[in-house]
Amino acid sequence: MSSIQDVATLANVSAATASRALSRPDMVAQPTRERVLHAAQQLGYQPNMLARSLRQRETRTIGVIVTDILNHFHATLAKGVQDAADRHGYTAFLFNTDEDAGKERRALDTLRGHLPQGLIVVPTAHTRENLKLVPNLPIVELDRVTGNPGVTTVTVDNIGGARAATAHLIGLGHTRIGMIVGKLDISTAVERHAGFRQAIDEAGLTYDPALVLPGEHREEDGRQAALRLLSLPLHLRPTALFVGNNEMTVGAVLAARELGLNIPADLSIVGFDDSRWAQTMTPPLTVVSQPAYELGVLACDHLIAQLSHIQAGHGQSGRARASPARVQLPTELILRQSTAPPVCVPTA
Amino acid sequence: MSSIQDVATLANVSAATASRALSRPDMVAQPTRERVLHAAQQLGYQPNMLARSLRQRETRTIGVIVTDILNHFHATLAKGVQDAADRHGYTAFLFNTDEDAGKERRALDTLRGHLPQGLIVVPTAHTRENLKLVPNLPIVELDRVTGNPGVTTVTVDNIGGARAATAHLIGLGHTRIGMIVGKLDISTAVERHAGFRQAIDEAGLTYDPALVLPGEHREEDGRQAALRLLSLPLHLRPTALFVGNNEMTVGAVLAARELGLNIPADLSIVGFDDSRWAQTMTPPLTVVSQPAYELGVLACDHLIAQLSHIQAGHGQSGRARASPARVQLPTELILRQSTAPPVCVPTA
DNA sequence: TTGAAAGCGCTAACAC
DNA sequence: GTGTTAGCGCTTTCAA
Repeated sequence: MSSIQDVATLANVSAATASRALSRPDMVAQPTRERVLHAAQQLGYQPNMLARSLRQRETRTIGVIVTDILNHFHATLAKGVQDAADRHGYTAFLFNTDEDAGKERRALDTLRGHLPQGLIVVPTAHTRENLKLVPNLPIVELDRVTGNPGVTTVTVDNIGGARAATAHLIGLGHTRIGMIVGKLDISTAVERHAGFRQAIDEAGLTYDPALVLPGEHREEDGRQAALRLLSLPLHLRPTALFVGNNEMTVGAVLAARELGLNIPADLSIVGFDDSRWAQTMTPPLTVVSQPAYELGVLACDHLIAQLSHIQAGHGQSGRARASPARVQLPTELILRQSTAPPVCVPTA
Repeated sequence: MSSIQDVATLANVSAATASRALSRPDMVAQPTRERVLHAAQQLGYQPNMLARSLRQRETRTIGVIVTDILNHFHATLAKGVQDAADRHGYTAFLFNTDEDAGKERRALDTLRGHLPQGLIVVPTAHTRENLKLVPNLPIVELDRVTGNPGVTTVTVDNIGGARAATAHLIGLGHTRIGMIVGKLDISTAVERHAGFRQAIDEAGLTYDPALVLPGEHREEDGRQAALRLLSLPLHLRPTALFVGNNEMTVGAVLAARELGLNIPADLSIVGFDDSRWAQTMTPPLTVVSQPAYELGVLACDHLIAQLSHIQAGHGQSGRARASPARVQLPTELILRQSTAPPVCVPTA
């Protein structure tokens, strides 16, 4: 690995001039510049980012923390962030926490050592506590929020999405609708539940807490919850299910199949978050889809805008800015074949 | 951010001693050590990796380059690598190339600036050329190989997997079997095709090149290829399809559905690489499954073993070692419901 | 066992 | 326009 000193020597200039020729071309005479550029090319020179960052106290690096890289939604978020970072000349370092507090803490510690200039995080229940590890770091919360006041958030209209999904089921004539909701210490789960409830109330139906079961976001949780709901006596059993995330929806569909229930004849299902799987299963699933890639891009754009703002001298610690952005993107209800009117209208 | 000097001052020692107390505890007197540790804790000290790496000329960092992080297989590889790196105290920096030569080049350049100690790469057709950007960097090729001699490779038994899949179809009585193969400048495609051919030959069937169509690994390529194969006149049309990767398999299934073909009655399908989708579609898909996570873990373990070996003084540039490892993991043919005997045995 | 000093590669201040 | 010098935070000689 050749250093800038090697380049300088080869070009017959000082290291300082070589550095300027490469980073501030206009501060150097044309012929000198050319000599340096040529020397650099010849040596295949690549600046040592460690040294540069150390000196400039600026790494042009951001951290990205998602909770499950194997979940297509999160992978898409991460890709959106990375692509956007790339466009801005930043490098994004990706970490994965599996919703685990310890892993999250370790990711933050590792990250901290590499001096990222900002952080994009899909928070968990522990995040608010863990973020104390990186004080004064500009942060964007992605997809979920901790309630941390001074922080920029980029999310989706979970309430609206859940409400639309539920209203759709009600419109079809369903009156006993079950919901499989995520952990209620996570904002998306809370909001989706709120939207569900809102639609129920608006339609003048009575909200039945017995039809709302929690799950830990995993396929098996969805399956168990669905199994329980669908095993209720016929006159109590929901005729439709709204499921709060993609993995649990898989489980719910599997449960319905196990019980020999026909979708949508015996049971309507709406999932949250679209997927390859939802599109190609039989019957294709009605879902609330989210603009995952755009979410990632926006989070990154906002973070980097914030960074340049800080750098420009305005704003102090970044986290204590005047009014942090609250970006919210719409969801879209995609009607497919997993929903239909209930077969036997229950006698009230 | 407090520096080691802050810690040293607080503990009434020199920076050198503070450094030793933290990194080489046994070189420091017990009471001193305790003072330093306490000071560090109190300040929430986290070493600056940039400075440390610069000084030690060792970053404890590796690069990981995959071609499509949105593909579940690749996400799983990446996760395996990251988890393993973590266990070894290394940090893995993940990049995504979308099979694009330019992106790959830029990823390598970025990476290079951060001085990774090794690289794990899922190569593309351009990789062999691009790797010249990082001379003397220990490399492990994952899933696919470039043919680069001195390099460790961690792959799957593609030939065996393809052969088993094809033999299974032949065993069911199929004689006209189509294959949708990936780009033939990629080793996995070549090998899977070889395995396919081998099974055909071993069964004494005649290999018909007209039934083998290439694709660029994307869903739409699989669909187009399947559409063409399945539109052949009845007596030429394949009664079974072996598809060389997961995305293209989706396309092939979609094509069969478009044509109103019943799987497996009218058409048997076997895919390469298992997935959520393959398990839950109707009918569940017979596939050759690959141990993706283990593949990632092994690649990382081997790379890091190699690094310690170099560090221990043996071996020079890493890439020019005596005999690089060639790790190959088995695949597994998972029989589900997408394969059955052909309905009408063709009259030869 | 500890401290002083040097230096990893780079760039920003300051001279000239 | 260009060179000299200093220093980012750390670890590692070398001396004491």
